[in-house]
Amino acid sequence: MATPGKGEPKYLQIAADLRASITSGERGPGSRLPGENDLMAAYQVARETARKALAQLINEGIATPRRGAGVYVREFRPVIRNGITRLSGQTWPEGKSVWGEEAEGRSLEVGGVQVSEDDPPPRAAILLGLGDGERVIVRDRRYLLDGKPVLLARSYLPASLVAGSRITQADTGPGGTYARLADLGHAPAHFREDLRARMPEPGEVASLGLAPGTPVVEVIRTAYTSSGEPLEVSEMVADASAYVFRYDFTST
Amino acid sequence: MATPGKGEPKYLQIAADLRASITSGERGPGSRLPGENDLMAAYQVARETARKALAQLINEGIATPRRGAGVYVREFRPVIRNGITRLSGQTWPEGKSVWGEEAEGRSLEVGGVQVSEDDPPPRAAILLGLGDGERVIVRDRRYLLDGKPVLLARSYLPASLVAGSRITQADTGPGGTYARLADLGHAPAHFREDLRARMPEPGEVASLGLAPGTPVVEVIRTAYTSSGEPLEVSEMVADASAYVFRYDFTST
DNA sequence: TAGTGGTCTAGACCACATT
DNA sequence: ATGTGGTCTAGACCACTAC
Repeated sequence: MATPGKGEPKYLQIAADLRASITSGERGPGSRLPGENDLMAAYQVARETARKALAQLINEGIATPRRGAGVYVREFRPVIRNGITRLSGQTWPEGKSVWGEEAEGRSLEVGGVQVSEDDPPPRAAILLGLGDGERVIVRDRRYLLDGKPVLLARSYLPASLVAGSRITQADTGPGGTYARLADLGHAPAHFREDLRARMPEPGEVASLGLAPGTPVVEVIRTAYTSSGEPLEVSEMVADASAYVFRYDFTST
Repeated sequence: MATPGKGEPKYLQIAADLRASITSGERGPGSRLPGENDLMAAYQVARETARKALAQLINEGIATPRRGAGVYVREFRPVIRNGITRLSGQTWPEGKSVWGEEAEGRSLEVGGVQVSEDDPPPRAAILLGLGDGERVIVRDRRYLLDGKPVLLARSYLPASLVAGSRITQADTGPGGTYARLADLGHAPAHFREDLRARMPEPGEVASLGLAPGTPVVEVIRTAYTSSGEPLEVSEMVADASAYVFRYDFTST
């Protein structure tokens, strides 16, 4: 059960042993890994060295610690967020699933909608082409997967465009914000989504309840009219262990 | 310069102080953080505690250690990978940049192309709809940004479809693999990309030269003919600190 | 050479969940 | 009540780089 080892640090060798037992399927999702005391005895190392081995797997995101209980193998059962059919209503050939069971029998719902008017942050002001003193309507919301928050979203819309409309209320009615924009004569026609992955800030760890070793995906979506006028900037931060982002497109 | 602190662990308080000095702009990208000895003296803590504070920032991906030199603030200057215009040749309104300077004056080139024939791995076999014993052409390549690898790509194509064509050679000629597929009467028409972010495996850390605290983005692209026949599965692993993924689409 | 981060040890106390 | 992981200390030796 032990790896001979050469110049490799002990804690990485121990981590490699444990990782191999996971990827080989010997230890399945949800199973418990040997604890600090077990590793100290099995490998004849100090407590801190055993801890570093477990910390390595935790930081890789393949294991997660439970206080007073042990360290456990994580699983990955993502929700698929579809970038285009969700927005256009277009259907697409059903793909085979390579991501496991997906959201079968799980609930994904929106909560905590809050609306306010404010000065735009610099990034939103740039994308919306707003000048000094122009204000925005800010719409906050969270997506909950089985009650646990998995995505935080904040949208900015020029106040001059949507003031007095239902977009300034929590419930935007059937079709949501984009339908209301269309009602106002500003139908969204083009969308751009920029995706970036990074490790979370401590505030995001708290608000998303992220396990150690879990990155976030930052999505910045901009909606434009057919003439290229920016209508809305939406900034999302998603728990990367909960989402797969899907984009379908057709070559012209 | 010290935070009073309550129930918060010391090392997180120290990390928070340093993080604040970074996000406030007081310490810019490339600047050096206080070393272990500095922190021990400034906060009256043991060496391991000072180390954990720095390790925290390193694992968050906002700082990176240089042996024998110190710990330095990282910067983020990504390449933008455009999901649709790259494939369709379609142009799009130029967006304002919110990602910093982007790839100005930097080179992004392909290297290390390798082609072989093999049995498909399970995931590719499922997506390509291949039965037992059917083989695939495997095309490996790497993308180098200023000489440093930032993306690893591996494509699978049914051997029965492309055997004998230029797709089995390293240089596929003008227009690349998709142009050759069209030549063969199998023009790609639909594409699907699934993106997922996760922490890298140790092998990926080595082959991409990833700094600690850097996630990877895993992209699985499937190309289909207009009749829905799968042509190619491409699996990519990208350095998340080097890429922004961009998707443009038009509502119908 | 001096200073840096990287690894490791041997102890300790704590808060927590019940493997 | 026992064992778990979480934090912290005070030392040590090493490999690496040049602040």
